[in-house]
Amino acid sequence: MFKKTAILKAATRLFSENGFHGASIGEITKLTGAARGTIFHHFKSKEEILITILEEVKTGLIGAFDQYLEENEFDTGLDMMEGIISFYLYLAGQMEDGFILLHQHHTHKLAEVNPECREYLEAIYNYLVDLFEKTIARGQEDGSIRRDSSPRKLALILFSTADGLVYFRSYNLYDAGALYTELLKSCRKILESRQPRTSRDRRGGSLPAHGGLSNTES
Amino acid sequence: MFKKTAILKAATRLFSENGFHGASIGEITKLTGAARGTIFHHFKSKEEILITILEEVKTGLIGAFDQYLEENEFDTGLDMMEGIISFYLYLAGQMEDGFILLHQHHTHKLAEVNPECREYLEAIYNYLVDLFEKTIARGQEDGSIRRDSSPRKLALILFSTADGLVYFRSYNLYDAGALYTELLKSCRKILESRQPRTSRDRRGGSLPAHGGLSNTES
DNA sequence: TTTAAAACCGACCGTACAGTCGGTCTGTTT
DNA sequence: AAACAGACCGACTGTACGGTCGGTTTTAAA
Repeated sequence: MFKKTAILKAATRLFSENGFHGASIGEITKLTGAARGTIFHHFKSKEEILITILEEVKTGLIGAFDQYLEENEFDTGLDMMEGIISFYLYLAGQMEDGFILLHQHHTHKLAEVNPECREYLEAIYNYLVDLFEKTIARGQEDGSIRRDSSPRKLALILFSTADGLVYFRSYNLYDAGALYTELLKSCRKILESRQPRTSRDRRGGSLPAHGGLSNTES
Repeated sequence: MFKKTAILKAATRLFSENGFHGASIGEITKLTGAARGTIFHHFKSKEEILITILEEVKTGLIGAFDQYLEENEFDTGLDMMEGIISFYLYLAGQMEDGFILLHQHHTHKLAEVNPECREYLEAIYNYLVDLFEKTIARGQEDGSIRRDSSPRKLALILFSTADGLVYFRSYNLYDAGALYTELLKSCRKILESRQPRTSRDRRGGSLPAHGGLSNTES
């Protein structure tokens, strides 16, 4: 049973690094010391390894968010939205391999034919978009977020915006880390209803406890 | 020579649909009617097919942008930025397979070891980000874009934002087409320096000539 | 009409791959 | 101590893959 976790760990790295087809069972044996037989003892196929990883990513991501939301309170919907996006970017750094896997073309292709895969992907995306949407709705009620767009659309725009930066990071395009504060600023601009208060005014310059992306700007 | 273009066309679709490793030479022969020998007569390896496609995408994308910029004039940097983003989303729809390829993990991995691949990717990204940056700088000069962020950072944020939506579209996540106008609105919010004029005020509600994403909302 | 280059063909080759299977070893239950 | 279960092993199998090569057909220049 010890080897099983090692296999999952190695497969996560290899799949995210070389893609599903680009990674081989042979590499997993080398990385884990487990024999081929062991791998197919624990998982009935290469595909099942991927599915298991996706399930782990799902529970990990949703679990992390649930905990974050339990431990934090927010004055306004806008503040909460900023916290959530910030935490999303932080998580993307913490679970980098998982996020790359989530974003890989093959994963989305597989979801079209594999119900389990689709279930996990949908669970993740729906959880996030719903959370974004609810938070925006709250912000629209308390007046911190503009009301001239539907919460759903704003949620999708913000989600795709945040995800865009995650892609940048995954592919080491430019210095995505240095864009962290700029992205939060932009999200505020997108949402803000009235005369913007600067972030310095609002919260005395303190950053969120988790620190956002790992390599933030000075 | 007729078969060569057929091979490129088929490979573009197969690579973008199944990934580089997921697509096989055998499938290309089936789709094109060309024999294996023919394929390797025109391209020395499977990888060279991909490289050639990337070169085509590069020249196609840059050529399309050059033409668009020649044929259009803009009152302000902000207007121009909106036009460019709009055209970028339009192109992403027109050259969907090419964009998917551009975004695929394997392509970025290959760029790390293959100089030609790196060259084409860099040419594309640098062209776009530079264009974004110059346009924003112009907008900051003419006062249409806020000056409290560097053009470079704003360019990267906008680029990753637009790309985020392109990913959404590629993976058929939600209805990305319906987000087209919302995205342009958001980009304006990110950039705008002063009291926003609504897009209806600005240009009488006329959409750009190319029509943006194919399935825009009503 | 000869000649040559280039487009095209498909049988063939070596290999790397996912998955199998008969078996050993270890810990637990009875 | 017998019986069982499950973790673990690695040689083996079939095959699908990228790439080769000797050859034929097409094109077009000389």
